[in-house]
Amino acid sequence: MAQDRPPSNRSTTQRAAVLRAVESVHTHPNAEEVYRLVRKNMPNISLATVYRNLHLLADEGKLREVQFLGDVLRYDAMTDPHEHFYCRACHRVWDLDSSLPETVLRATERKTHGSIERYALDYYGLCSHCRKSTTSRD
Amino acid sequence: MAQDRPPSNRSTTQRAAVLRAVESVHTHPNAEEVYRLVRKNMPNISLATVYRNLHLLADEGKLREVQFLGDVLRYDAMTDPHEHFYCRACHRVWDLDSSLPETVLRATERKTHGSIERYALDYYGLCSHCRKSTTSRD
DNA sequence: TTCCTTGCAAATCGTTTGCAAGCGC
DNA sequence: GCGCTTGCAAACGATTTGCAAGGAA
Repeated sequence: MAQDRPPSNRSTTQRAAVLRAVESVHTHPNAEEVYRLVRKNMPNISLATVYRNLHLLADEGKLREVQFLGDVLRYDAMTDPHEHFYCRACHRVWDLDSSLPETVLRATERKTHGSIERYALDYYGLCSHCRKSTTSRD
Repeated sequence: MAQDRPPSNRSTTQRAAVLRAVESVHTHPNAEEVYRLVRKNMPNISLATVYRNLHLLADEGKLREVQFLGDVLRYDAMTDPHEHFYCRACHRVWDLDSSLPETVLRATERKTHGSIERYALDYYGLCSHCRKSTTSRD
């Protein structure tokens, strides 16, 4: 049976620019925001190219896809395990250190009889800034 | 200044049917699946009504919205805090007991200076069934 | 009677895809 | 030169919206 090799990803200026754009901010940008960032230096790049490269870079493990309730996919250049706080008012995201003990992961793996490849631990609430300036019902 | 009261939600047969549909399954259905379920007994309900009532019931706290990476919003009738295992191959979801100690929640709250209203702890991997029948690269 | 709710259809949003031309290796 | 990659525009799937008629309180 034929060994179908995966396509070897070439390095293009667009791909590098997309990666650099995500790495340059700590806002966990979505595709549209990455598009805006990249266009500053590369005005002809298309949105489709941004989408394609974001997926590809995530597959390669150079970026991490994250998503919060009711929001679109966002991208994170911090690929080491960590957690997030998402403000439901301003939609900003804060990175938090990993707090989930390895023992909890293993226990869950035993309970599910599945293999855990990654996890997402997302906290939702109001950030300190929005807590002051927003009514609690948003 | 005028106190604008929120609309008082009326009870309609459609709304009750949507809630019952989600409660009747443990598959964490999305809007389309709820629509299919409800139409069995109520063939004229519209998809828009299903969407509107799912949101409304979630606002009321009678349903919980959940979402996994690359998937659409789903609904869960289990509103008590618990966690999920999501199989990336068959997209089935398993409920897991809450494993996050209260102490971790409080510590995070202190770190973020925000108020944590809820959290989502989602594990991703292959379930025991898909682990056997699927190649690891999916 | 009030005004929330529905069904329908159209609109919108985020994302993906087909295709011909371009470019990395 | 081969074949991955791009820009463009069209297509797509999921969800939301405007509106007039219907129904709960």
